[in-house]
Amino acid sequence: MPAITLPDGSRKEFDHPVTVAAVAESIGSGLAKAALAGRVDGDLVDTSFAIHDDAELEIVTSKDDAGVEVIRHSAAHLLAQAVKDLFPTAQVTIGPVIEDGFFYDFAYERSFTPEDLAAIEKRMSELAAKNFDVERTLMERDEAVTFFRELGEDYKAEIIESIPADQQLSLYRQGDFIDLCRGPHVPNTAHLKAFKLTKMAGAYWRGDSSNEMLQRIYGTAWPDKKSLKAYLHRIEEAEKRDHRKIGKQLDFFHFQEEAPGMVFWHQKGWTLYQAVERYIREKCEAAGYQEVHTPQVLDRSLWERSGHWDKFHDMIFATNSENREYAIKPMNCPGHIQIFNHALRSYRDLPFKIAEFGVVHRNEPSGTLHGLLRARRFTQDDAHIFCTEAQLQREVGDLIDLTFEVYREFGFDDIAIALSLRPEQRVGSEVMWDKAEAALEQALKHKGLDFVVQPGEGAFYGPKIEFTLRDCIGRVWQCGTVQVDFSMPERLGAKYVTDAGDRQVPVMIHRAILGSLERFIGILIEHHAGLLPAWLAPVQVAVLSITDESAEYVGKVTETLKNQGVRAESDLRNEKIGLKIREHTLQRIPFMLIIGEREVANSTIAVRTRGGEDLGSMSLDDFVGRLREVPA
RNA sequence: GCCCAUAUAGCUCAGUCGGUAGAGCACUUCCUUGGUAAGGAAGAGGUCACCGGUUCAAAUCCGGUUAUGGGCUCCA
Repeated sequence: MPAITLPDGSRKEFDHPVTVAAVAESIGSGLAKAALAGRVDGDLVDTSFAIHDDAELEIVTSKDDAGVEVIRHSAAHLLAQAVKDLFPTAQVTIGPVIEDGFFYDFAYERSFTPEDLAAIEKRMSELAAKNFDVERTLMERDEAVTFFRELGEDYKAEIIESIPADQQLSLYRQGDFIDLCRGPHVPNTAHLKAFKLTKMAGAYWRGDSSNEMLQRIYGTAWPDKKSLKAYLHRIEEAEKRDHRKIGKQLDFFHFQEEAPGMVFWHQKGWTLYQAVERYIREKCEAAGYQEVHTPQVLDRSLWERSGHWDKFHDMIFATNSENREYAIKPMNCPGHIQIFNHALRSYRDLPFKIAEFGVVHRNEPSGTLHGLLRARRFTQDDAHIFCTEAQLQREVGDLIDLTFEVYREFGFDDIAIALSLRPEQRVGSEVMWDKAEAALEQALKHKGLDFVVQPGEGAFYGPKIEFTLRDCIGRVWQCGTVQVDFSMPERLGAKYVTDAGDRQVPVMIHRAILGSLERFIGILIEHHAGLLPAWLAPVQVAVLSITDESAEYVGKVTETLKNQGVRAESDLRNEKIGLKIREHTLQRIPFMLIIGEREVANSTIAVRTRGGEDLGSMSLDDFVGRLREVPA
């Protein structure tokens, strides 16, 4: 006879097994209506789940994140039901919940069109309105395989075959649609009233590019129409921050067909680029790096020795001249090892730190290019630290600190960390890998940082810590990385003399903080929606004349600012002040100095920010002082 | 690389049934000298991404290529 303990600590006793729905009903009819699922001793179950023994129970509604997920999962089933209804020969595969929504993959003889998508969405609404009960049944595995084979659902059958034979499977039925699913699901399709199909795309069966391509339909689902609308609005706003759009509006850069994936930086974008570069250069100097610059084109044999040619020749831009084969460098490390090797190094020289703004070219697959965020030519703020094993831990720790400091100063605090371990295709002994992985893991733990472990995701020569930032619509991009490498120094003959006088191979740390300057700038633009902090803004100050009378003074003010290192430009056009303010505001220029008769007479300036704030009149010196105070 | 979509003026976009292209902004010239987010008028501007096909006739229909967008796979 179960006694049910509710989240508020109250207990309800029943003299018979009781379903989640019945408990909800016993509390109140409002709750019964809102109930989407239950959490019994921590496990998520359907509202039809019968409780036989004493248990803790929480009624899950749409106020609970888990409840929203249940809605999304059921919406995926509704999508599959609609597709089967309209296209009976389509086969269902999988349909999981993702952030803000769901998708479902189908196999069908032709591609779905945007018109199909609209028709499917309409049918989903019609089906949901029939208020089907969603019913759960159990089936033995082998029985389920036969069942789905008979339905002609070969993909589903294949999935079930990969589940252990002794396992019982749950199936969910709504109307005449039935699907394999762990659940839980909403008790009735009436709960599905705010969804929208958002896009369709190809996706490989089981995520393997050697398999056939299925058709994935993406959708979003919410507890109510208002949340759906808010979500769609949020996406729309986020798209306005797209760095490609802002880059065009603010005249930062462009791309063109003759150089896919390679940026044409315009003057303003390049000014931003240089500000970022200057910042990193100062950080590196302070941290004891020597800055170097290595050749763009190097003989192919060097890449063969480093192991890059073998693994990445498809992606390396190659060129030949006078019967020699060259590679346009896809990485900087072999070059840096040449510098290390160019003298006999002592243990006293370690840690030996070399940094380079290394321009690399990688022939990334055409379908992966994405503005500044995934380019074929990009600049790494690359560095290599040659050190002893004993120095490793400390160097990695310092790098983690430096990376966080840099991100913070650029305005980022939402950073995810991953630790990627040995991949299948790799070089180096198991002992090396054990040491390298342990070094990174211990450094992270020592700093008390949360991280996810990604087995098999490391580089071919070593494990890595990856720092990732999110773009404006939630896509995640890797920026910084710290990699420990016990093998490349050996492959390329790096050695140092120990205190005992013998030769030893150093450990090499590969690291980049921003990763790619291009990518980082793209994220920076999106993060700030183009409203770059003054220290990064390509134009920091616009000096505006009200009439021609003030032109001379405007010129003087602008010159004075420039002489003090402020990026200032004047606007002497014969236009109304309102128009000039509008245009410079749209150009996201942090400060506008407005100069008319009064300012000329008093030798002052009137300051307005791009946010529309009027800072009033002040002397130019006061203004420059304020500008310098703006935190980095 | 794979699936789907898209490509028209510097930018943002219309363009019906196949009949030699249109708007707003920007640009040029003129008027206007105006105090905190768009003053007015006139003018100029396009081999409709590229290559080929169908047709009396193609921005429009068909095929291919390239690039871009959204995903998938990949990312030293």
